[in-house]
Amino acid sequence: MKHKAEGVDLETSLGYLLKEASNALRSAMDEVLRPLGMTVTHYSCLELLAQRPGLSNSELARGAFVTRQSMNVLLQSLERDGVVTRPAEAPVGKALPARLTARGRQSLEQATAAVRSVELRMLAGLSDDEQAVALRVLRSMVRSLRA
Amino acid sequence: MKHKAEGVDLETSLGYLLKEASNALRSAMDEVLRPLGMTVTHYSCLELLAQRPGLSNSELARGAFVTRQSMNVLLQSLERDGVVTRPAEAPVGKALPARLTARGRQSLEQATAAVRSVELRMLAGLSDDEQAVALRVLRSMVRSLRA
DNA sequence: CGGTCAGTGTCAGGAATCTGACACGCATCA
DNA sequence: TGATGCGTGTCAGATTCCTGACACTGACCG
Repeated sequence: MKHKAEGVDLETSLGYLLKEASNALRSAMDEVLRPLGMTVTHYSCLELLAQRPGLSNSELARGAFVTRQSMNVLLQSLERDGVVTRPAEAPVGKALPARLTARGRQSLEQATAAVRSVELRMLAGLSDDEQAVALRVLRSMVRSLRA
Repeated sequence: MKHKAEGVDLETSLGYLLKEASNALRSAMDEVLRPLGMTVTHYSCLELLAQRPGLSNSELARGAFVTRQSMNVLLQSLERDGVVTRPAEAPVGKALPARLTARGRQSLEQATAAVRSVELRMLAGLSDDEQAVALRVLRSMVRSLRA
């Protein structure tokens, strides 16, 4: 179909652009993670566990922006594949603290390299100043929206 | 569970923050659109049609970041509700140009008001300068990621 | 002590979305 | 003319993800 009537004011909307950028990032990450047999949520889970060992299923779910139920099925498969470990019984309450195995850390290493290349491409052509402003603006948006 | 070990470097990652902001925006929009019986995709479709009348199903799908199949089921329900119209036969090729009805414009008007309040809240506390930089940065990111 | 509340893990069930595939129309070019 | 490529609408199947609900634990407070 023909290209026509481009951009009335959608390209001027921060909201729309936010969605567009987020979508482009997700697509790009999916693309580089697929050869590794990973999804974005999959990778997010591993990255979260690497940075904060002992996170519970619910906490991982919030961090990866999915429901506890979805994260749970993911964790079960990760546990089955020997990538993460959870104790059989909760040390306190009902929360089961998850941890990466050696194999998990290795798996994450590959994924991190792939994702880093995407992030570098995304930030290409942006000055440190611009990145800093973008960081501040995004943080402010999140805070304001949650209010 | 207890609050602990906050922010190793997730909060410093533009990628994660992008996802977080996009998610917060979507949640906030969902919340104000639900009383109107609308979803975000629903609203996006109407907004797209208002700004660019005659868009085809596939074009709407790309604009709303869903598949043609998903957009088609939405369009069918919108057509059934008398919110949009499509000709019975394609004037050219196979693409059916969709248009808002009077009722559709009225429906959109309510939604726009609701969404505008969210966008205002999101941008609260941000200078025009910061918004301009954010706009430029996001555009650059999208362009780089698509390359 | 007894009550409520918040947070968690888990079990179905269902809704939304995507993947895969096919036929058709138009444009381009040999 | 015919052939290839691209975009589109549409059908069916499968997957993913979420909504709703239940039981349990620990913390707080009357």
